[in-house]
Amino acid sequence: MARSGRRPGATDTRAAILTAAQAEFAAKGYDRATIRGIAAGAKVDPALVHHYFGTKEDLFAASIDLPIRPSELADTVMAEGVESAGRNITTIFFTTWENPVTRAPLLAMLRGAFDTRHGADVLREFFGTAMLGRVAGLIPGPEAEIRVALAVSHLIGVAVLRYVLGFPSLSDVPVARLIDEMSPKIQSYFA
Amino acid sequence: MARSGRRPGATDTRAAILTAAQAEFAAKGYDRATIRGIAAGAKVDPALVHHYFGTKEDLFAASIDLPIRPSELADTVMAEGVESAGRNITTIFFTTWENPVTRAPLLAMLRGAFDTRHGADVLREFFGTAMLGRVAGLIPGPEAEIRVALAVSHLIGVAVLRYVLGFPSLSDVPVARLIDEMSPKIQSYFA
DNA sequence: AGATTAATTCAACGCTTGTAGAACTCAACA
DNA sequence: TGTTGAGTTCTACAAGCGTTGAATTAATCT
Repeated sequence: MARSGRRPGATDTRAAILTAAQAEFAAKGYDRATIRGIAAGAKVDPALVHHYFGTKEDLFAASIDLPIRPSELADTVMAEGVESAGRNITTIFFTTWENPVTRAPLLAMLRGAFDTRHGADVLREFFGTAMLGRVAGLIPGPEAEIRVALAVSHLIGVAVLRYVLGFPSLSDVPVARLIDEMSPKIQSYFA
Repeated sequence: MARSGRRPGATDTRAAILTAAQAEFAAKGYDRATIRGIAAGAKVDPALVHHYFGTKEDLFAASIDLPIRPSELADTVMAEGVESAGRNITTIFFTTWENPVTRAPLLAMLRGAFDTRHGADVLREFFGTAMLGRVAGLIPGPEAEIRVALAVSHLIGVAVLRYVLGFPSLSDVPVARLIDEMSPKIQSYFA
């Protein structure tokens, strides 16, 4: 079974490995995800993973290449003025998390933030630069940065409970309900 | 150095091990914390850890024995009526997290929730039973449980960012400020 | 057709980990 | 004082990990 040497036919194994890696990192976090497990998920020898992506940390970095452009994000959030920013950011947040394709790298990043320095840095950079830096400059009032950071903390808290830990009272609720409930509170941080 | 056999003098090594374990689990999470590292922290042989606490997961379970009685907590939060519940719960939350002694097991639990099934269960049980079950019954309005869960998610989000990840915009702010800012939003979930 | 390069697997090394059991040393009590 | 038992360390095993270099097969280029 599975002869050695190059496989016949076309090949996009690299993408298969990356997908398997995202799934594994998202499901188990950085530490518990193993290169051997990822290789098995891609139906490939472990050495091939290393051949394409180098070290495990390199592979992780490639796995959390986020499906979001921070600069666009800030613009979209503020597009309809400050008074709609709360609902906008909440809606975009949940839309991205509910889509399985975009959820995988986000989950990998969020879980990885607890395991590896790099994961924490990416999360800091992403939310720090994207949200705080850009959005905070556009909302009124003093010490906008703290208030935006608190809004972000609410969003992340819900992501942790709903998507990582499967907290029942939050996992069972339809997203629309969460958006309706949370938007006003997020908005109140922006006022 | 460190001859074999029993040490002279009185002995409360068990407590030393537990403290070292809490510190290590709090700092690194379940996976990255090693029994050897914990033993070193307690200036003790790794086998002794196993002798006192059994398997690593048993030790972890002992390490997250929380310094809070859920039943008392709910009562304290609601003691002055619903209209003070938001500020009360926020204050208690931060007070507990700011005290290094009570912070260690909380951190261990929070980090462990991502690594081990048991950690997630404890967190679910703790916040689920303590907060949702008890508090939700005491606040007015429909679907109180969802709203309490959202309030909890905000608190946990801030704990993750401030105490686990060291998110600068939240770590550098004095607690009083956070309490002032967050209490109204938490309260608005209870109204 | 031959040579070169890319894709893939094989086999193995070195390390760290959790855990187990035997051995040693002191304290407590008869 | 002698014996038992608890405290403590030593040594070791078995498993899993990330990683490496060489070998094998297929595609591609001349």
